[in-house]
Amino acid sequence: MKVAQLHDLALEDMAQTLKVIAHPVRLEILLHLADSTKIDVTTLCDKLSCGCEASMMSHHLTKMKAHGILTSVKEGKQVYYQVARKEVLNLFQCMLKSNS
Amino acid sequence: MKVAQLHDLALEDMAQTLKVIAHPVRLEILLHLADSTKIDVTTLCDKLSCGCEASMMSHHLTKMKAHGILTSVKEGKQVYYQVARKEVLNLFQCMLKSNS
DNA sequence: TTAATAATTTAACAATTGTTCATATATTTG
DNA sequence: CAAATATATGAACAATTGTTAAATTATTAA
Repeated sequence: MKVAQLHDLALEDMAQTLKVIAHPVRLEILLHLADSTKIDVTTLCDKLSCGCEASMMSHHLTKMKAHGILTSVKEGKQVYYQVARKEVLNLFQCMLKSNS
Repeated sequence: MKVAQLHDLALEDMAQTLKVIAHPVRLEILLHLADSTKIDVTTLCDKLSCGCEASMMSHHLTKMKAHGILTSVKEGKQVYYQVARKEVLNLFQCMLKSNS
């Protein structure tokens, strides 16, 4: 695909999405969601190395959901999150230097 | 490539790079630099649709250079910029929904 | 129905980014 | 050298993001 074809991309939208993703904790969340189909808030807090508490975690998840990056389903007491826009997972591959 | 292999990525660094790139004008700069090998500040101001003046453009370019995304060469009065980390250009492809 | 657990929300404040404008530094040209 | 051009820098302020802690809602279990 030619880069020239991309000039019509809504750069504002793309910037906004990238801005939401551009946070170490949110990147780690995405990495975990890439592995597991869905995951609840408490489990995420336990598994991530960031030492995030539920409140903070919820803020991050809510923000990504608000931007259409994640979706969530409530099952009983827990809310399970998963990746809505799978293409954002490509970021991890394409940010690698070896991929250039 | 498995996502699991990526857990060792320096998420802080990746977040920082993405944060620098996550701006509509800087994305447009990168798109133009993807097409042309190198380009000077004034020409960029003329070509971009953002109506950016030289001072603002210089701020953007300086920031991206400071983060190793761009490099620059001075030739006479002008300073020519080009993309140092070509892998960041992959962002445009991998952010497309069709690529998911 | 009270207590415990899971998650969200809100409000306050801190920290970072973005923008503007004025000024400074090269570099070339008359 | 003085003027013109190209770019960079710095300081001030606005705007956005990030973080924390307390309060709130929903659900399950005792």
